[in-house]
Amino acid sequence: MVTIKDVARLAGVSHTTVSLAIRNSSSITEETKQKVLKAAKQLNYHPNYLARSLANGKTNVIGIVANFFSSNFEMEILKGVEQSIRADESRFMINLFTTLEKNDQVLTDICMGKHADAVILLSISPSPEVIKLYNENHCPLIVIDEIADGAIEITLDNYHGAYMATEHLINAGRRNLAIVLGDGGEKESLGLSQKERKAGFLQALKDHGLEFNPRNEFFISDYYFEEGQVVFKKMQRYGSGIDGIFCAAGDMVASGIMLEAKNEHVEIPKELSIIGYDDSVSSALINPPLSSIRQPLFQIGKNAFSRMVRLLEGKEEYKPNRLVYEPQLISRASV
Amino acid sequence: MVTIKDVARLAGVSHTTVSLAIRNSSSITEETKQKVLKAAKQLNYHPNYLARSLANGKTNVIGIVANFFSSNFEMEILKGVEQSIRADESRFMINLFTTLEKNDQVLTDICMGKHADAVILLSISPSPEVIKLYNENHCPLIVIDEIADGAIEITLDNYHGAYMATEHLINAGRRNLAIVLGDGGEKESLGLSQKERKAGFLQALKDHGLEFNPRNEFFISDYYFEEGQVVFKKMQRYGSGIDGIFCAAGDMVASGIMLEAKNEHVEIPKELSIIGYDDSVSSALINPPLSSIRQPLFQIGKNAFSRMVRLLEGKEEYKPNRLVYEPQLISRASV
DNA sequence: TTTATTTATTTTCACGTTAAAAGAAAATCG
DNA sequence: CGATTTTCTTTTAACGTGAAAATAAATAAA
Repeated sequence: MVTIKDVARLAGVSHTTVSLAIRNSSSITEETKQKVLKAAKQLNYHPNYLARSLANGKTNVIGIVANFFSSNFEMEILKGVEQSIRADESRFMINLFTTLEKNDQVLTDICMGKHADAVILLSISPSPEVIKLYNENHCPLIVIDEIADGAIEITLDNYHGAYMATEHLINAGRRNLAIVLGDGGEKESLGLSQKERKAGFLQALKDHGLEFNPRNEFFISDYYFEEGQVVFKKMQRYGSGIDGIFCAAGDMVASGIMLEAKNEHVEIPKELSIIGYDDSVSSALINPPLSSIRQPLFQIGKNAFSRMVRLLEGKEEYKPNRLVYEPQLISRASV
Repeated sequence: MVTIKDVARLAGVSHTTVSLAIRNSSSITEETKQKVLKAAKQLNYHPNYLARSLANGKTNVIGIVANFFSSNFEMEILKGVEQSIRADESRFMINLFTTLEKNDQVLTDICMGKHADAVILLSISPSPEVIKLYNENHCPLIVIDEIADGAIEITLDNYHGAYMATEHLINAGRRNLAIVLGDGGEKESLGLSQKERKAGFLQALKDHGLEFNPRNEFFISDYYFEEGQVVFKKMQRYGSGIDGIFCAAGDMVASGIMLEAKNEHVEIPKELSIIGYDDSVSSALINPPLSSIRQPLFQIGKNAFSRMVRLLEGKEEYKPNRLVYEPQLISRASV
């Protein structure tokens, strides 16, 4: 292991001079700098990230925390972040953390354990204690798709999205609507966005003078295609006269429902209308094309990252605020 | 910032005792351990990851390195890795690195700069010097989808996959085949997998006594849907009598081609057959369903991670070898 | 010139932890 | 009961860097 001291010895200077030269400090002669860089190259020296971060208190890591990185939602945001890094040739690195349902513990550890300089949360709601901790430690916290008083919130108007989706079904003449919600594995304990979607759904029904039959509420735990197939079977067995489905759990699940419907010779949209959420790339291509609610996830990922960088570089002042992105109804043949 | 010494003071022991207690060492009385843990909890102590790693030489980080994290390929592998972490409740963390086309520099830095204990490379070929460096530093290196003598290689039989795909088109009576390749942005400098797919394609043509018209070779730089649309336009302008397309660049691009074909009223598969690569979830759902070559990417991600963990925990000995996964032809209506 | 100022470099120390060696206390043995 | 081993705890020394203070050298000002 070659250290800064080895370079110093070879170049005939002190280790601090090497440190300064490597970091391209202006308080060093061009001549010595070249001498140092030459020695560093000769020894194939690379600064030890751990030692450096320990000494100067900065990790150059942005943590991204989620319950899982499996669905379109996380992946699109991740893509946006990653694209931003590449575009900027950013020095910041990405660290992925999954919480395993121990949100507060993981979040506290990231901050106090010096795992990251800043954290982006995906669909995770930090406790007030955690938010306080982050503020005290000047660790910027951006919370996407959840409530977090005292942090920077980037939310999506799920209520409105769901309302639009439901209205879309109603306008197509559907009266017996079902809703499919994702509870992230914890039996019927919904995340904020799913709750809001349900609220928007119910409100739209009410505003149009329609009743909701509780038998027509279904849950899935993983946001996979296969779950949709399972749900459709459940609908046939336990549901009641369903003629329209709002799949708040997303397009992937909706696609699964559609495939199973096709297998069972239920015609879409003739007998059954369906609308998803998230507008996956594939939704425009499937047969029939799936109506959906589009959310600017890629954009949100890009923004969250570049904003984080500005905060860390002091170009933007950290203060809690909320940015709401509006979803957009994409009407296609499935309704 | 509360440190191990603060805990020591409160518990009335030395800082080393705290360290041992926190790490659940057996050489410590249950009584002192409880005393220490109580003090730690009271102060909300969390070990500093940087200091710990610097002192013991382990980062508990597995680096995943790619040119970009945008296409289905990286995302599926990432999902597999992430699922593995969750399933094991693993202490290992994931760090994502993009190379910005400076592969060797980034890889050297990850290893020598102590960014990670082990590295998984996606479609990146490390130089012999880098491989030597990793071996010398006992940093396990798993290379997926590329050649790397001296490292652990997990490869996909792209040659065979392409051969099957091409034969599939030929068996459907197609004679004037086109190929669409992804060059990752560097003009016409293909990665290994794309090269192999091209080789398999050409060999299949040859074995069936067919000629390949070089005008029917097309390139895309990003593996996006939109690129497919662009490529289809190019085909119409510059291509020559194409009746079948092997889209080695993957299903997303193939889907783009299909949409544009539909817009231009070219009927698939009547006038034009097409087969993709990677078998995205959506491929079964689009209209017409897209033939494709399925690769066990999720599985590969899971395996790469769990193998890495075994290597790091000394449960498996590190020795260079190669594991080849066989692709599978998924025949659908697009051909 | 002499002093003050700026520039370039070095010395010393701190970052928070683990490892290794040393020490003290308790338990075991002959 | 003294000697030896075992168990538990502490002291000391890294790990490799950056920050701050101190020094030396060069330049400018008086």
